Amino acid sequence: MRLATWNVNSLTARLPLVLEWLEAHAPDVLCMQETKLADDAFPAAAFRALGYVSAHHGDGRWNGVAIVSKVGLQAPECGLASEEDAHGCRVIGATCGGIRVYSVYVPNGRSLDSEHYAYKLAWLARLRAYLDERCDPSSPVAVCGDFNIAPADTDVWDPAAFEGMTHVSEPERRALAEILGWGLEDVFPRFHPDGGVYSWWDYRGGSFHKGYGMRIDLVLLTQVLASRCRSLEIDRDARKKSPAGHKPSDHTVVIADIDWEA
DNA sequence: ATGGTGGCCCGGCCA
Repeated sequence: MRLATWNVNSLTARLPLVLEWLEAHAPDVLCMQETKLADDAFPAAAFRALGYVSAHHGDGRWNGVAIVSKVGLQAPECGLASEEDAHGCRVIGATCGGIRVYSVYVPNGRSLDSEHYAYKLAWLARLRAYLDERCDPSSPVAVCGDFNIAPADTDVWDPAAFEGMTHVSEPERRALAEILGWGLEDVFPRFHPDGGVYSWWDYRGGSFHKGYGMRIDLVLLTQVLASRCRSLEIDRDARKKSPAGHKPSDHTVVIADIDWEA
């Protein structure tokens, strides 16, 4: 099972690059965030042409999450079973090849004194409560997406530059730890214990070329999957303009290879 | 230097 996650920053703008990447890397499942599409505008046919079935949850110009799969897609579920989350279009779940997969787009938070930051923390608490109520940590579950949290200082190019900022604050890291405490593992450190590998770089100021990035796109697995995970790679090349000239998202793709027969 | 870049969709918001 090859499982990938990518914040595409508009699927309309990114579709050629996403399709090109899918053909080259052939994941079984790709989770996407920030499609910025309404459901009826989701390009399901373009994915179907490559052998992928899809599920999308979006209502227009903000947010929007999707899962595409070539190992089946059952019991799609939008939101965290509450009106507020359904409106935000930040979660979609589906069973693909026997794994319950969630594609999540955690709120950004903007700044520590913002009401959006309080919303981010509350949203993360609801995600934990959802897992408690609706999922079994002894079963195969993968929660993938843009968490807008760098789990450790080694996940940030310069921790000093982020003092007092979102993405690295203790309350956010505690909220993520609560989610992991349910029974999920961020499998990245198994393969890259020293960190220094990032999934997002600001578009501004040449951040990508300077190495000014953060690892905020995560693959979280329950133990039955984490123990079978054979690699976790971040495809830095997908953050570059493609040979065909397609422009990149500000995030790149995270890929997990798991010994799991769909 | 209160900028910078990119996407939404066309003036300002959001990341």
